[in-house]
Amino acid sequence: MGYQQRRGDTLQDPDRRPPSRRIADELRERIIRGELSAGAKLPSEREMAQAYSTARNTAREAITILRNEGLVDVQHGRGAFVRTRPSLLRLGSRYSRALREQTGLSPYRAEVIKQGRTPRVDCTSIKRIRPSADIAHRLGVDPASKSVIRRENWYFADNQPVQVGVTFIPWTIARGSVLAKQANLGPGSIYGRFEDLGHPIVRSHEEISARMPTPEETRGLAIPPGVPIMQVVHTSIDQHGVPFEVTQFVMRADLGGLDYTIPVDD
Amino acid sequence: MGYQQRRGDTLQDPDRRPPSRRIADELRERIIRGELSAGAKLPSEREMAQAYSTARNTAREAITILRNEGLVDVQHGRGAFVRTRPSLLRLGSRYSRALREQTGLSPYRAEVIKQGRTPRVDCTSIKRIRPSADIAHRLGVDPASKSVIRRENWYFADNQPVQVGVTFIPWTIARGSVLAKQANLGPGSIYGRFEDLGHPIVRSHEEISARMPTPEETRGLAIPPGVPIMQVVHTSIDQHGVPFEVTQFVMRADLGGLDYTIPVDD
DNA sequence: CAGTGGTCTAGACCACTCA
DNA sequence: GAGTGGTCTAGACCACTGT
Repeated sequence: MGYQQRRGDTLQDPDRRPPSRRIADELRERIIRGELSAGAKLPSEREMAQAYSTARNTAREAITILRNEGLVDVQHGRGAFVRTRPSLLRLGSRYSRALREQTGLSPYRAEVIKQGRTPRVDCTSIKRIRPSADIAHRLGVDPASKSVIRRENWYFADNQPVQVGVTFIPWTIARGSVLAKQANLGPGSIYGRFEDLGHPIVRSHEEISARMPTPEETRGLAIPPGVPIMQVVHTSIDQHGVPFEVTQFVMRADLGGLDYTIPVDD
Repeated sequence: MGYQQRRGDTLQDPDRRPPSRRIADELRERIIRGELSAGAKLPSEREMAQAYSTARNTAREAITILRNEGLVDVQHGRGAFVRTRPSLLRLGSRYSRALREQTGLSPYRAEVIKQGRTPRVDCTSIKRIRPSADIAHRLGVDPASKSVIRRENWYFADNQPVQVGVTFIPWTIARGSVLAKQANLGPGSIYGRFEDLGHPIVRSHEEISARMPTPEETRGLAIPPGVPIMQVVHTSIDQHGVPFEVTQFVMRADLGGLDYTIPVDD
């Protein structure tokens, strides 16, 4: 058979939306109104096709639209469900020594525990590498030699991956210290060690952006469709204005957000 | 005809990817390698279908995948093109009086001009309203009466909409001032006026998150598929620790990002 | 006008989930 | 095994862009 029949409307406001959009719009409306609440199961594709007198593919297209908006979560063999919004982990630039000594916990751990979940941080790799031009520039090191240590950390909440952080440290600073070798950095975490080495963090610079994940990120962080990632490039600066560490974070935007409190000078 | 023929592979590593994914992966590879550079036109759907011996819908599905990743830009009647990454506007928390008086420009205008583009900011609406529970809580005002002024601002670069900001100000502060009435706030912009009213900004709190846009945001900001938005809830705090203004920003993540420099106290 | 994407149809088989 | 989503086919007409 041919194309869809136009909706019979010779009046002022013909519904110009194609059926797939119309179905998506109606479902979205019902989700936002709460008629379909979080976790609720949508009608199956075949049911919806029947209900709207369309082909299954058309109903399916409608669901795809909502999926790409991050509104529904489709599970193979089970159905499509209204996505539950987990409360966001509020992370941010929290590097003060007071905080380190007070809680004995990293800001990440503290935040996850606050939400009644179980934190885990895995250091999966420590290598000495040749830095990218960008990293070399940020740290003021030689881009042509193995001038930095690269540490990769994965952050979990209840065993669910939330973010990855890749830290770059000039070899001249890390050489001989635990930073260059050990996964476990001891009390006060990494900033405690930098302080031991004569580089207390006195200023933090953060560049934040958001985009859709690459396929690698989608796999690694188990990111569902319709969920973007936030990317933070963090630079730590010491008392002499010297950048001594750069970390690139990639986090699932549906699980976390960032919080900053910034003093405003004259 | 029936289902796709499996790729003839009785060896160890059969390619388990469905054709649409495989085509998408190959195109993505070519884009990342630079073989298809920014702005380049992809083969048409019909050409790709022919080249891969699939139905047109299958080739189309592959393009849709890349589109949802934000990698390609599809134009009706013209073709699909590798998306150009415009340089990001780096915005952030820049509220110092010095900056206000130095340039005479708002941080937004300064940043857009720096990129050789033409800024425009339109104040499209000023109303006295009853605040949402969230806003009322943040400002410490009555959620049951018209206790706040709401100002809506649209930010453009070369007439392209980049972000929207909705500002809420307690009526008790805005009453009688230009804040409650006028679009144009004069030199030093809005923070100059708050200072005139006895509320210099001494601290800024920002909560940042990212998500896919709602259909309204997609329309209003002309956001292409596969592009998320960043949302910032900004709170200004005065010398007495009193929050005197909340602004909710929504910005296209492909056009802008955020930059923060944060001092770290002991 | 030809060419491109946008959308739909009707039917098919595969892969996963759950009782 | 019944039901659900995942994917594909072959063909169709619509709507937009260009020459």
